[in-house]
Amino acid sequence: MNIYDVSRRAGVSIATVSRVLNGNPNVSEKTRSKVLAVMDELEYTPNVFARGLGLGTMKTIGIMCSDSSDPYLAGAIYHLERQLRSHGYDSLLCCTGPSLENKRTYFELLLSKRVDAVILAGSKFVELIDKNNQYIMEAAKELPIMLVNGYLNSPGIYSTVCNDYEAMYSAAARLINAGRRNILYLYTSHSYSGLNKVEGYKNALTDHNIPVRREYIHQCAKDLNESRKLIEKLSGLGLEFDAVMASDDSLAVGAVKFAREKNIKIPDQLAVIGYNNSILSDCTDPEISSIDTKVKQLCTITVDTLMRVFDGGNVPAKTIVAAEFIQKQTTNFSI
Amino acid sequence: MNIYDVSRRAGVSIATVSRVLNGNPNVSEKTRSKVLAVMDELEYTPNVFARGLGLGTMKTIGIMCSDSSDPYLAGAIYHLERQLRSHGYDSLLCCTGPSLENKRTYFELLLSKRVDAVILAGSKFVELIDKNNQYIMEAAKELPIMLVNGYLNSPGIYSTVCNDYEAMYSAAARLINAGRRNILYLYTSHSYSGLNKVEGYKNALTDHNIPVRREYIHQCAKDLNESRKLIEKLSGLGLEFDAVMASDDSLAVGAVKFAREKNIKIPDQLAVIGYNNSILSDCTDPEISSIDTKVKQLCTITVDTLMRVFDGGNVPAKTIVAAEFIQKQTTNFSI
DNA sequence: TGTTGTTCTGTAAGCGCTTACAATCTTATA
DNA sequence: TATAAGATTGTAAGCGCTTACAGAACAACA
Repeated sequence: MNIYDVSRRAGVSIATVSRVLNGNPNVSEKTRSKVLAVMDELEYTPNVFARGLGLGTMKTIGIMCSDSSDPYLAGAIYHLERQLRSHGYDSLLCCTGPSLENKRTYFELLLSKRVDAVILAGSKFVELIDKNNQYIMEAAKELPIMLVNGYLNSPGIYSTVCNDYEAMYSAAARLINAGRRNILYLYTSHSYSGLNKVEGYKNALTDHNIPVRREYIHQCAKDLNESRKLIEKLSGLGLEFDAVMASDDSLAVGAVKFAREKNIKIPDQLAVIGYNNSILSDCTDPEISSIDTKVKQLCTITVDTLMRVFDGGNVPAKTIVAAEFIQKQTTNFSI
Repeated sequence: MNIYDVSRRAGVSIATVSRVLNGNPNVSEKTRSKVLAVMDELEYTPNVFARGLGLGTMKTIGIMCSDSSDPYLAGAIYHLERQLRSHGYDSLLCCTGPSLENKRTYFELLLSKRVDAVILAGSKFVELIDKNNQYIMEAAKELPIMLVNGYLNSPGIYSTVCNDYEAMYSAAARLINAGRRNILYLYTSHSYSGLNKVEGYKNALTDHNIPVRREYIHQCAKDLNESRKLIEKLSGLGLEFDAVMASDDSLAVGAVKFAREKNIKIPDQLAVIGYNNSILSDCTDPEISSIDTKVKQLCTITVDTLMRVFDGGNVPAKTIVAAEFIQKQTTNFSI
């Protein structure tokens, strides 16, 4: 069942059938409807491979991420996929694994699939040392590269990011204004957004004349138990803190668990602020105040931007989305 | 940069280049290494579209689900993708949206992409009324259809499921043996696995001479607040219960929240059992006992089975994986 | 009716790969 | 040293589609 069968049955040439298939206006209404009728009758489906060969594209976008089961990334992938599909594009998913092993190998595998663009979801993707991103920049000469929640200043690379710096800054300021002075800061990675967040925290302290102390800033695996254990350990070492800020909700959950275990009152004795406003932050009791990073909006903008790049439009290399502080119980100060 | 460039530079015919590309043994070692060297030198990447045209496949599997951001499905998709890739297959993701709107349209879209197989992730996919699955069975004549956590008895359709019935039965029995008699049962959907679960619950009651009462079985949207509100409402109506079983962790979280709000002691006054053992069940305090449905194993088996189908092996239409009860604090009875 | 311009349709040459079959080269054997 | 068998390579015909270009059909106008 191919284009010849249709052309034969409809009594036209394959070129005409192809024109109908591609919505070419140079087909008389009569011919078009006859061809469509035959296609319908024969249940004809064009062969996408042949089409891809001829057109050089199969309207497919590669989506890369580390671990797609992470709540944040899972949301991103869902919205990206739906958004892309609404524009007629398919999504080829590629997960490298939590540690981004073989990141480059997978990236090139995706390119070899002749996708029309690659979306790198999650800020972990872009190395902080420029040299390691060379292959991404190289690829960007051939096809658009979209970063969701990451940034790389290079032609052909487009970023959609959250104002992480401002979000963390004002969240920290909020705690400081509530009288907190010893704010523990936990983060998961040294990614672009990770750095912005910690900078926001630090500057908020500095601007309020609070010294930034090394022992209040710690890296932690993205796991609630790791976080709980780390906080417990720090507390055991005598570190005193009246608030915890985390670069990811899962770490904040650990903080809440720690507090419950030690009978520490939230938020009076310990305030907690998470990040991403994922479902995790609603599971705990008290519910965790968190920063909504507007994943859906981020994804919509990413896809819209990509479509404009395809259309050859003039497109900003970086779009910033405003995060929103979601006030819940862990910062519901009575004062 | 195509196969002709390589053949010219290597001084061989394109057929030979193609043979090297496909690992055909009828190539002398000398020729093979020369061709490989040239490919490397020219950074040649075969055109997948042309290849697809010639071979009739692009080694791509379609993965369909409702909402890929649901923790359970997100995990499944992650494991499926990684597993498929380890076998050299790409994953084309297709999300229909939470309500499975246009399920059939999307399904046929995926088929038109000439994927080598379709994996339907999540038991919601298969309608309970057979007639509505006709199009799936029809498609199964052309390519393998794999169901993850769903079942449909029809040629060409392979299922990997959990022993949901037994898991729920023994979980309920556990509660009964701990003296609970009024067990509230909440479920999200009338899917295949959903039905098995509720049957397990009912039969456990019956086998222990406890009447199955309609007012103890309720459907609820997969959302912790919906669940909390529903339980609150039922309680307000005077329904008495000393345990809650849920077909999904998110509903169990709602139960825990309800209990905390009303100062009901867990597990002494109210026991709670969730399902899927997702991260949600670890976020609450107390942590929720849950049934681990072995997503990773389910996915591994699904992919392995698919590979064996491709190899023409004799493959069981249904593989059952044993779930595991994870004892946590919501059933940590002192007695 | 002949011309010209428009609109529609067909022809044929790709797109880059696979593979059946034919041709050539090796090697082993008599 | 022929020669048959086996190993290796090349030729050419697809795979099913797109599209530049040529050609046909048609309408409008002189």
